[in-house]
Amino acid sequence: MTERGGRIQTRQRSAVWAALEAAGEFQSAQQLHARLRADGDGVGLATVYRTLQQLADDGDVDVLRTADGEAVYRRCSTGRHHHHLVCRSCGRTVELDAAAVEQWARRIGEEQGFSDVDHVVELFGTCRECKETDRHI
Amino acid sequence: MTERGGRIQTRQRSAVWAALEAAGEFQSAQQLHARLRADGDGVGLATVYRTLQQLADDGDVDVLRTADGEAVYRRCSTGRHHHHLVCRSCGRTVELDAAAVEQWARRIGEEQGFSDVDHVVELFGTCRECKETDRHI
DNA sequence: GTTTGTGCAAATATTTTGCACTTGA
DNA sequence: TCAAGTGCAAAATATTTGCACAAAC
Repeated sequence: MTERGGRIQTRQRSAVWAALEAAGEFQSAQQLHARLRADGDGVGLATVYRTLQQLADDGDVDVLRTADGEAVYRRCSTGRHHHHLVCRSCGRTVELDAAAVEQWARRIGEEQGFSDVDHVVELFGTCRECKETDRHI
Repeated sequence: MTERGGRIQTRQRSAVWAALEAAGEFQSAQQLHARLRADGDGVGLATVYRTLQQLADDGDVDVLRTADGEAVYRRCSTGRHHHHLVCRSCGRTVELDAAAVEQWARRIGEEQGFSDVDHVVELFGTCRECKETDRHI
């Protein structure tokens, strides 16, 4: 467990932290809130936002913005990460081995004189099933 | 794909395009709207948004998200779709030509049976200057 | 017991959209 | 002419905040 300042330990924070761990990948506050509610761990949306904000301030999570402006959070990973291909419609997720991209990112960063280069790569599309049924969310 | 034939030339679009050129750097829709109003070129906020969206669709401008979720636009220097390498400390941005990544993303999507595949690729690091001065923001 | 966190709802902020009215080709 | 564009305001989203209540230490 990481040291997280003088913060109080509450059921809600543990739940958010656990949900982030369970997800493993970038999740929006809304997604986490829904996930928690589905699991029976009721946590207010505002509390989810506040908790994520603190975690981000403390550097315990990565924060990103999706193309449509939603903030997504991920527990900082110690080891190497992988990427995902996510269906816009049903949320189905495929894990990707992206060795080629890892190499590309590192090389580009070095070429530009940047250090501690991290990268974010996410693919979004419509999976075959959703395309056929023309389903929308 | 790039469908510019269906677009009408209007005073408003010229004004937005000119404002982008005048700014030279990343500007939010709100900033551009204010700038246009200040210059006496009244353009509705919705029109600014719609115009920027089209320009982005056509690949004529870069779109980025600031840390607080605002979309900012800049006239592309190359006119091609590309990605960014952003310094965590000073925000300096380097445009990347990522043909390799584009291909990889498209191929992976097709392999998995996904259509309309879009992708998000952003690199973050610490640029040489910030590393040397150990600057923080 | 005091300090900090939580939930709810209302408030912000940004961006999108419906619709009647213009306008450019 | 007339499809395409525009402005306005209302709606949709995502996130923040004020405040009374509850919980952790």
